[in-house]
Amino acid sequence: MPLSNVSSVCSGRSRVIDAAERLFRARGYNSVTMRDIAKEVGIRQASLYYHFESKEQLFVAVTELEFEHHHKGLQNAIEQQDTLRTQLNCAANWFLSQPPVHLLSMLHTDMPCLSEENLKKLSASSRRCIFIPVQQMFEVAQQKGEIRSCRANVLAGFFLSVMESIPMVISGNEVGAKQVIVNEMIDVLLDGLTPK
Amino acid sequence: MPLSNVSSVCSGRSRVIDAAERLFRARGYNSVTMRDIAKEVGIRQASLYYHFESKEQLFVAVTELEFEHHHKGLQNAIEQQDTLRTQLNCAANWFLSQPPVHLLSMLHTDMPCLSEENLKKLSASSRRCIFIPVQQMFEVAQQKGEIRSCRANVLAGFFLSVMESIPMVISGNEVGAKQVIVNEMIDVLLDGLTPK
DNA sequence: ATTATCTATAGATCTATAGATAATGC
DNA sequence: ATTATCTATAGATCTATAGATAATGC
Repeated sequence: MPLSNVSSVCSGRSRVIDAAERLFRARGYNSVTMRDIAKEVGIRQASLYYHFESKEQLFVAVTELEFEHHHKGLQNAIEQQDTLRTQLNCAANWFLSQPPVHLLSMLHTDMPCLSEENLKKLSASSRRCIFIPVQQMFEVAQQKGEIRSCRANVLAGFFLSVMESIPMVISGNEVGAKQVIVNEMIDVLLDGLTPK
Repeated sequence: MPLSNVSSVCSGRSRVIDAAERLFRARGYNSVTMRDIAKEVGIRQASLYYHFESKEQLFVAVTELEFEHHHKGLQNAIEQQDTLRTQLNCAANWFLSQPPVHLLSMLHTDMPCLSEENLKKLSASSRRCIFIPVQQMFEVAQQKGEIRSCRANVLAGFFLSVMESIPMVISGNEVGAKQVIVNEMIDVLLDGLTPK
């Protein structure tokens, strides 16, 4: 390592992490090879094993960082907001400002390829970083009487799965469309579809 | 072929289709090998190529049948219902009565592995068989003034993505839980969360 | 001496093809 | 003759290891 500090943006290791994150997120664990990642970084495939002991370890490291990133982003997005509506809006904008996580795909297709231990680790991580914070928004709103009683974990799954599907529904439309859809979603969630 | 008619339940071809459907649905295109499928059927891997010219063609055939199956099941589930609420309930129960399609995973992870032509074919098929029928439920309800104005395609994405996430949220719970969650979802969709 | 790369390759798959073989139906 | 399987294998990957090499920092 030539220069300065660990995990700097241009250190070898973090360039590997960046490339791997981009590729794994875009195509999933099984569709990405170590060769693909090496090519993206601009080194030889075998050189990746200097930084990570296996493809699986690389995936786990990359994915935990991704979850942690969303954890911070989410907390930061909602901490100033004091109504559920504005919290949902900020949380939704946070998700839409980032490349999609494809959490459902990860849980369904990628995770089962990992060892039992790593599966547990990533499941716990996705829960702690992404699911729980969203669930808590709903729990708090319920305690404040802002919304009626309804299972908070169902609502969290609700919200997150809709966020995952938005990039698919609009499929390459204008940028503004996302914002409109988010507002429609929140209106439906809070006020329903029945005409007043 | 020893006995009777084409595509009988126990003809070789349809046993291949059954096994392939089960495996592809459970683990996705890339994580399933032709060897896995052959093993499940109880024949040798090379014998699969007597029935299908390639893994990709097998996947496409299997997936189109799956979509078509859901198309029929969906139409059948909602045709007798004359309010949106009961239609949504029946559609939801149809989906939950079947093994999950994992449509989001398919669109994100599996489809991009296919040729341009097959990608188009399956995209169109999923749209026609699954997305459009759900969208139409909302459109009709809107025309009847049953619900207020809101983009029907957004609502369809909404409904479908929530259906996909339900098996993940409850993760191995009691059977009755699904029905409770479906009811909560429909209540939220129609009446919102804001207390009256 | 440590860090970060490289070349070369072992060993394990995976898809797909070629050609043989057994059973059935006419 | 047709149908549905089999064995054997080519050819292409893919992950991971071994060992060489160049550059940097003390």
